[in-house]
Amino acid sequence: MVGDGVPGRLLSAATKLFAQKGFDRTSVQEIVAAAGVTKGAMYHYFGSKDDLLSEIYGRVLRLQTEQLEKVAATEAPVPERLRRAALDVVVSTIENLDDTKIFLQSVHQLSPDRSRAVRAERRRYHERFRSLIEEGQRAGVFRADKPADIVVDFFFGSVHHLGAWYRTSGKLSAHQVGEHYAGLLLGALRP
Amino acid sequence: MVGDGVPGRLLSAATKLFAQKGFDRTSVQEIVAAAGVTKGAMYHYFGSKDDLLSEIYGRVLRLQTEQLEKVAATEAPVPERLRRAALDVVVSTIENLDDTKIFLQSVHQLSPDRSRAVRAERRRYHERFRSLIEEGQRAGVFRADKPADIVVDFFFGSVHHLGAWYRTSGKLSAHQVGEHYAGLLLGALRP
Amino acid sequence: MVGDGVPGRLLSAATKLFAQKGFDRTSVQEIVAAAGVTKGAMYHYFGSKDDLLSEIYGRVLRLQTEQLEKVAATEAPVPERLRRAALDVVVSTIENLDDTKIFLQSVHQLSPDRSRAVRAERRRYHERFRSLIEEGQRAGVFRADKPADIVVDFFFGSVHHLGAWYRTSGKLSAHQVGEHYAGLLLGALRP
Amino acid sequence: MVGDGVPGRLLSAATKLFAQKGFDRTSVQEIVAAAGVTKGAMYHYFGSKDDLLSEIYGRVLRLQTEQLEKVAATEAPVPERLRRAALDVVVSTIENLDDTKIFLQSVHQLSPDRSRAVRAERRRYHERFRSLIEEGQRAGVFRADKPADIVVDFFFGSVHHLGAWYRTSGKLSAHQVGEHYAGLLLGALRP
DNA sequence: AATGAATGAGTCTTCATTCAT
DNA sequence: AATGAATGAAGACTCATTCAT
Repeated sequence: MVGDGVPGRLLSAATKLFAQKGFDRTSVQEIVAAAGVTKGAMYHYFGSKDDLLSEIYGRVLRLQTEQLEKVAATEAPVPERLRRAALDVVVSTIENLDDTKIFLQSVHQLSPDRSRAVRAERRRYHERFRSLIEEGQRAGVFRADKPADIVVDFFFGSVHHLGAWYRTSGKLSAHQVGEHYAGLLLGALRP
Repeated sequence: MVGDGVPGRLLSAATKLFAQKGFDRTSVQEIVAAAGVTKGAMYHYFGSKDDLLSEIYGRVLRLQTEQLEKVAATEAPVPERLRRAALDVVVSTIENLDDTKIFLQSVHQLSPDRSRAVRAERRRYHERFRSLIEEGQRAGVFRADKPADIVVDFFFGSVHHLGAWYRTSGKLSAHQVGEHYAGLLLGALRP
Repeated sequence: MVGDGVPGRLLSAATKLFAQKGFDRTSVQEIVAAAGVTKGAMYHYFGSKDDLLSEIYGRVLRLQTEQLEKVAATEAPVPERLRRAALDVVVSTIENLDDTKIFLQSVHQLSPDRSRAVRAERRRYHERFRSLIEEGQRAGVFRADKPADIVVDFFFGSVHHLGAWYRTSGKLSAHQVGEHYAGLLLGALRP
Repeated sequence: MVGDGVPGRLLSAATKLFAQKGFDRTSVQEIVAAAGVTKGAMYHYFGSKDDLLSEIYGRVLRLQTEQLEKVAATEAPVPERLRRAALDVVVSTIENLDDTKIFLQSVHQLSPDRSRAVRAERRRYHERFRSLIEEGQRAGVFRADKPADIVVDFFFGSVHHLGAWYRTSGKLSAHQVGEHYAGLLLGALRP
């Protein structure tokens, strides 16, 4: 998924370790050992430990943004598009659970610059999602007594929390959880 | 809120700092400086930095568990009791936003023993909440096509996420957010 | 053996702990806990941790010096007096194995003043022993081609080493070991 | 003697300091200062302060074991081989007096694992020495009324004690002391 | 006689990063 | 492209001792 060159192996190793033990608890030494390279090699490709984290963020954000754009641009009726978007974000979150965990635990640990950049991208994503809800509210198919951004935060809280409880070994597939979550969101928005 | 003896001052300082910068990024030196005591004094009262964290957790957990018990034991109809419980947990989470933030960022950084204890308490809390939902499903006032524990995780995700976006300086009061969140939850559960 | 007042209990606890883990590895906290008193109480009776160590030394030294004087003053022939002295010192060393261990491991850790005093006492003891050997050499009953002080160091090395291997649970009694050691010493001195 | 690279300098400095002041009383800071390197450099080569100690032990043990094997494998009559072994161990102990001092004071301060390993090696050494004595007892050239292992402990006590009194500046050379000690041991074993 | 809170200097160790090769 | 030795600042924690009560 990340490629098997040295940078790819480093990214994979870092992702797994950051998700398991957190950014601060993971030493550069551990990362390079897991990737089977030396410290020098890592600093050849990445400027710093922070760099590794930024790179991981970037990848997930780009991925999710692309998916959302694709769904939102569809011709389907709003509720259907929202349902699809909600389902997709749950499924892709579960498929990249490590990245999501890192995301939540470690944004604060990025340098101010990088943190800002990541947040901006995140905000754009949320805004795209919110515009979908507002469209439905204006069309009268969604209840309008709840501010759209509250609904967005409500829903993305649930999504971010997936990493805290979802286990691949559990009895629900990613898709099933996605259907439930989308169903709850749509249910909550019924007029 | 925590008392003004040395232990109380340490707990307050630690809470604020852990919430701001995360557990790992906060040094014992910073904590004692903020509390105006010496390192030795801290280690006189708390066995370790972990101890401080556990103590903070314990307080919040006890507080929220008590509140939930009180509401759940009421005579009101289930939807009303669930609405109250949801409202309460949002309000109390916002009122103790620092503790909540710490909770989410740092449970993983406790020693295995302590982490287990905290999780167990947390689970009991969720189970109490879930039993309220199941009661409503059996009574036919809540839709039964969504597993109750999925609903619990869905809702608590939203609650935990509050720390990520809610600002005291924003335009919504804790109570208003609580009403919205409770409304969305109840809406999602309508048959 | 040391009395059961607070000072006695402290001395006993300290002796056991120092022998087990060494002076530096034993904290004042552990000593007072083992003695069932508080730190303040300890500092009421002893000026410092070093003080405790000096006190322990003093006791053993006095004990062994007294025994030696008693044996040496006897009317028996020299070889018999030396045999008795050697036997006695082995038996009493084994009976106070903890003190002996402490002695060897920790003399260097006393303050210069105290270390000097302890060494001086030790030297007097060795000199008394040496004079017994010299007496036998002059009388022609001990070989004279080995300097007496070399013999003393040779023998006391063996004695000090007892703490490193002797176990109460082993198959030899203190007295049996004493007989063997005295026998080896006398054997080595045969003309 | 240890080489003059960074690890060698560290080992030399540590040996001298441990012998002078004891393991616990010597700080890592002092060692690196004496070796003229930084703390980080030390931890690059040695995993811990204990590691340094283990390394020092290892060297002496290997040295002495080799010497003993060489002498024991000789064709000479047993008493002569024992005399040579005794002489050698005294001379080599005096030549590495620092290491020996450390040995005695600090084995107890190693981690259980390492302590076990060092003791095991030590035991093998003693057993080789003991087999020499037993050989002589079976051949009837040594008295058989003293258990061989008691004799070994008796003699090695004397040897270990050398560090407590031998001074290079004294009037006896290492070789002279060795002759005396070997003479006393052989004398003690005469039938 | 005894307490126990508080001190503050000191301990070992970790770690991201640099740099000559 | 890659190594690995070396740095130096910072980390959590320990402990003998003091002192007001």
